[in-house]
Amino acid sequence: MGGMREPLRELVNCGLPQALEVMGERWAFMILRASFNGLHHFEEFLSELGIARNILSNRLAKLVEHGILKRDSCADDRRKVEYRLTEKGFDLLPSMLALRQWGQKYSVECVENPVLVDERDRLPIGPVSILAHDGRILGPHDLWLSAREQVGIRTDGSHAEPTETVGRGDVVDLISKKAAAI
Amino acid sequence: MGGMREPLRELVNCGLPQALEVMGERWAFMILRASFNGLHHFEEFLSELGIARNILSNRLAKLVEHGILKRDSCADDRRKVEYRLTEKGFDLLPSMLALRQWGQKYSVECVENPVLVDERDRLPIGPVSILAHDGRILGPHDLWLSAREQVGIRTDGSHAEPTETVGRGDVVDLISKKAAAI
DNA sequence: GCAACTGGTTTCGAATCGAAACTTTAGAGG
DNA sequence: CCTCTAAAGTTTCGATTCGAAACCAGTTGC
Repeated sequence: MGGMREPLRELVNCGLPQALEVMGERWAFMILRASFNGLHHFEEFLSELGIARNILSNRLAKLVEHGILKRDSCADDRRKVEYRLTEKGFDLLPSMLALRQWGQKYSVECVENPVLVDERDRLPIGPVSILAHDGRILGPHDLWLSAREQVGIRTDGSHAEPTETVGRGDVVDLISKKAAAI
Repeated sequence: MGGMREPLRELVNCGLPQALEVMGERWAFMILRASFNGLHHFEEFLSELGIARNILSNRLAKLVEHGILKRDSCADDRRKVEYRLTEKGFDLLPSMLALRQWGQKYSVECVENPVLVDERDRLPIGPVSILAHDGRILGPHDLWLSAREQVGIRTDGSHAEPTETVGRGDVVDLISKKAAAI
């Protein structure tokens, strides 16, 4: 498909910057992880992560503001405040795990214990993956950018692009070529 | 199984902080995304993202240092430098997409055009997912933390824990209970 | 009433970010 | 060879953010 590559500056207009606005800040993912691990209180986060008091306060407020955590005073002891994940917060689990797995894969010491397993058979989970609509696992070379109105249509008349998709380095160019359709 | 929750400060000793050391910095993911989209040169990144010159220089150096990008002088024009994703860099695609999809899901305006599709049938890809070893898609409630040496063993004699796993809020506690096994 | 606990705010020095100017190396043209 | 320009950085300096420590304010338990 014609490779003009033109503007493509609308790149900035996708979900990534939105996500990074909150989760791109220092400590955001660590706090999220602590939440996933069952921490709910200010002082717990404080002692668990080595974060500064004011920064933690700031980050928790921002996470609440963005609807990732919700803040409730404990009924029984109104000194205490509970921070809990919302649905939106839970939806960050794949992002968090993908990042974690990547970090694990490429760090020498990192034995991972305890191991995150499937609750059903207690076997370790697999890698977080990009899936096709039908569940096939997709790699970088299986991806294509398609104009919104041409979704589902294979527009290759002249020669088959897919065979162009050889070697990982090409993937990016294939993607970017199609991106000119913005 | 007992839920002592004790130290668990070894949380910090997993892949996440490792990953965040590089990718937690401002702009890191945006640069990565630009790379995935086929940008290779300093001035391209510079004009595409709205990043400052010195910061871009700094970030690229750090990404190279961490083996996410590799830096090569162009043979034909030795003024030019090429930044290209390494294998390690490509392995960040699931993280990046997961983040992007999350941002998209929770932002009002974000129509996503062009759409990332499966190259085979040109249908939009599904959500980046946590998979079991056999490919089943796992949600937060399907996860369990198991001591390394007990992987594959269901240690529930008395009563079935899985039924405890009701409602999302409980997941985190289940996880953290098991985390005491560190 | 008073000490202790929880969850903050304030303050202030250190590190980081970002815009703009400056530097360096390499090709292009004459 | 000499100049002009492009590419990729560096430097500089003001503005922002981070982080440690001190301070503050409601609760609760005694």
